[in-house]
Amino acid sequence: MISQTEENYLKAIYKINEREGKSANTNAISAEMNTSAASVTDMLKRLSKKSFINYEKHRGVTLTTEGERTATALIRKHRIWEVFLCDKLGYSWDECHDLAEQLEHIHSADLIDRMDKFLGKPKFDPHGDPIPDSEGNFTKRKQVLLSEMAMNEKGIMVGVHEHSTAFLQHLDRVGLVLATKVEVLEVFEFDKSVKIRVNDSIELLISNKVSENVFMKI
Amino acid sequence: MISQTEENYLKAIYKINEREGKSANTNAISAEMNTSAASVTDMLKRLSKKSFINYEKHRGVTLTTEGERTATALIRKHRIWEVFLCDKLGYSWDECHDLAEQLEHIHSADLIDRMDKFLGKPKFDPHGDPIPDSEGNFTKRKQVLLSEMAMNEKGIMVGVHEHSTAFLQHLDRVGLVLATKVEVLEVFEFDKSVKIRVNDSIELLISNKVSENVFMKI
DNA sequence: TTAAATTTTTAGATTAGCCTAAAAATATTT
DNA sequence: AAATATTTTTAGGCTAATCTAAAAATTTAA
Repeated sequence: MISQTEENYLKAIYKINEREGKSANTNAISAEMNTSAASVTDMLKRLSKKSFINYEKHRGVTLTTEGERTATALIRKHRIWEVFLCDKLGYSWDECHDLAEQLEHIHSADLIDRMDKFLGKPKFDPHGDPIPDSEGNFTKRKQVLLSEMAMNEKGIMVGVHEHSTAFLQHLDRVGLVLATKVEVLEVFEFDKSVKIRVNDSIELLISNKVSENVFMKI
Repeated sequence: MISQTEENYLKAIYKINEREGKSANTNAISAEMNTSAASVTDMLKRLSKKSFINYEKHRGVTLTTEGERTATALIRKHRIWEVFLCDKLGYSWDECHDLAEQLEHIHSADLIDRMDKFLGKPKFDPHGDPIPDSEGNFTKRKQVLLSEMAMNEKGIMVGVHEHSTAFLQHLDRVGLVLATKVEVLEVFEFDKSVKIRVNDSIELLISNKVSENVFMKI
């Protein structure tokens, strides 16, 4: 049986592999997990012995097929629970994450398949992130960053890159949430800010820090 | 922060206190938890230091106010999750227990209050056991055992005493489930078996082993 | 009211997961 | 190519939760 801690390490390694596009090194994992590098080394040995990761001293690690299967199953669980918390219990997209961090560790593939069905087999979570199916396949998002859109281009807000509570609450406040209709009115070269029209009504000036963390379907 | 293990010990002590009507002794706890008596002693010291139990060597233990508050909160969570699993996800009453054992350890009072509301604030779980409110108050069941009912008495099946999978599946098979209408037709002194009519139609002969584990509202 | 049986606790180990400090390996500069 | 800096691992320790075996306390029985 895999422990919650082991599961969290696998998720961290998966995330780093994704983000950096290469094997995860000890320090990156210790930063992600908020543990010491020494603890990470201990855990890497354990995960390697259990065949979840490919590990050689000083080389950084990647997930084995089994490790990746486990990590994507966790992501599936996390995102399905997030949909439940938001759609059924009325949590906001910044509140649901921490609870999903707990709920993703409930051990039952059947439970999550029933939840999936109960929720209408959603393809994306409340942040617009894709939910892998039970085989671990993601629906690939065809999307661009808001910062990459040209003048007069139109699109729908489908997700965020940055997931911090502060950022999500900021988006809520300015009125830029999932499924919002956006038209780019002007791009200011000076500070890379963009003027947009939201849902065919309000005009907003969006900073580059925000626009490069918002995914749009065009 | 209380650990899952500590929570499980508190539940075990609560259950024994209830069942025996007196302080729980070491062996009873070790039987309930499937651990050695030595482990129990270790844990009793820990729980005592954290003020969850009243403990003196060789004396058996009872819960403090705080311990009882924690135990009833766990029971509340367990039973609310069971209602969700059965009502919303279609689990049967013998399947929902093990999953609820995991789910009851999710730390969030707010989550469980929202679940409660989402489920329509149920007063009883799928086994007919009362769900304590957020202050820990149970709706008392006014009920008798089927084995205590007299000839020609009528009632509604409201719960079970024994909770084993085997017993619950047996009840399912014979067609004696929650909310079933029951009329006692005859009581046989010889083996204490009872003949009953179920939902005004089928007649069944019920053994004493079964009838003394089924609660009826009369 | 002792002796025997039972219950409970102590003693001493083990494993998972964590730590700090120091050593070793690898990478980067000069 | 050395010297320096960074990264990673080892060494040694800690706590929670478990165990077995033995000792101590309590209860039951003769």
